[in-house]
Amino acid sequence: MAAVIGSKRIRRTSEEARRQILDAAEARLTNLGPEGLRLQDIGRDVGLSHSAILHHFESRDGLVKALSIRATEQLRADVLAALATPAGKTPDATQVMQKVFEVLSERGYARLAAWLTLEHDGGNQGFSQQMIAELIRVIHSIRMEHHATAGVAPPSEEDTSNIVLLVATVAYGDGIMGHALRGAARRPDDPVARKDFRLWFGHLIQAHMDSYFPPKDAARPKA
Amino acid sequence: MAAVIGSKRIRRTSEEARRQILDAAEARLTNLGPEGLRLQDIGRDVGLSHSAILHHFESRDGLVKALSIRATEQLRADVLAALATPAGKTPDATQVMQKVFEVLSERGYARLAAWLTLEHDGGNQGFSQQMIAELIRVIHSIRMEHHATAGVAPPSEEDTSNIVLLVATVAYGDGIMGHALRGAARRPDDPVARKDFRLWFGHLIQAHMDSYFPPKDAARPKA
DNA sequence: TAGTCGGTTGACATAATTGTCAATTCGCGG
DNA sequence: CCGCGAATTGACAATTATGTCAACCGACTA
Repeated sequence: MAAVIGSKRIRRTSEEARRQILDAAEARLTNLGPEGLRLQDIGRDVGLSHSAILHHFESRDGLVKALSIRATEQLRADVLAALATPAGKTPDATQVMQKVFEVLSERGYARLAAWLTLEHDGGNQGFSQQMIAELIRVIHSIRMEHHATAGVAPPSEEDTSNIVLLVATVAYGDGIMGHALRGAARRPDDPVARKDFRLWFGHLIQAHMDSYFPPKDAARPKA
Repeated sequence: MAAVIGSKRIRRTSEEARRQILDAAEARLTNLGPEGLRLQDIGRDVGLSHSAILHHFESRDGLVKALSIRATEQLRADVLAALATPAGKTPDATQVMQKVFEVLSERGYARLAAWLTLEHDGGNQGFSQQMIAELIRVIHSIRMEHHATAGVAPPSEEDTSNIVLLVATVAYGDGIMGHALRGAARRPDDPVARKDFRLWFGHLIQAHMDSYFPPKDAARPKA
């Protein structure tokens, strides 16, 4: 929402221009939805005419595609960072999930992804095809290792898959409808409340992973 | 997608016309997103000119509002039906949640609600303000009763609130992004698979409710 | 059968948005 | 200092959406 008024023509490098435009577009998209993605408005935000945007991205669709690609890569990078082991130590599955959740839900990625996949038609692709699969693999290997060291039973791949799917689903659902839902439940919607919910959910997942004893009863949050 | 071509003017009652228009609009909205909500297209679907739609709904926004209201009421009716006790017997909390999930996620309500709340601006209202609150109350009372009869500890209201919120979030997330996510996870997306996931999730919630022992680590199983 | 109420229509007005293009001007290298 | 490439722009074209309006006509009633 920053507009330069007084000065003359500001000349940027192609990269800079593209970056600024994408930033503004992303902000508008996450705040206002696809209706807010108008070339003139974006241009005003960064102090450019809509023609300049067309110059840099060919077409409006080109802009959307570029936005989609960049968001995917950023998300991927953030998730990979979350997966990075602190120091050769095997990460905690729950913490990884927490981080993924946070990245997805908190920074508008959820809304962004939702808009993009749905504007671009439901027959989407890209965005995170292999990321989810990768995530499942990593988490599963962590669980298997935990199974070996601790006394937990070996989880099925399907179970791990379900967990990852659930976390992603909740992250998206929360990112998209969280605000409205909390309002409907008459609960606060500040960052603290959101974090509390995230933690509560994390414990739920944690408990499920810890209590994975196929033979005996499966519910005992011993800690 | 049905269009009448040959015949003359078809004259409907006001109600009929409204109903048909809303049906077509709903279909377009859930299938194509807000971009697909154009008066001409909707008109073509039901064999009316776009002027007729404006006649019945004042404006495009009036149509959207009416659509929102009708969807809310239908959703509410379905959820209330799910809450109805089979025969004076106290319903099972998990089953209720399952049903709510199914209603929300399966029939396009999720997408519909998402589009509506987001097109209408995030400062939404309506849609289910009191429904969620009501749901929380009902589920909580069920849990309290269960606590009295069985040996489960009394759950905190916050815990119940979180559960309901989680179920709603998953239902919305699944309805909106479920297809894409399952694709990304390389899992099938047929009704059976969706039901399996729903059941798995139901067990997770069930386990949480059953394993609710406050003396040790009640609402907060430690951090 | 005539008359009226209101659902229905087509032509038109209006506004907004993407896209095109020639011209402008900034910044850099020769 | 000049010239050139490239970013930037403003005017214009083309498309498309919502909304207005007068007229049309189908069904029901007196």
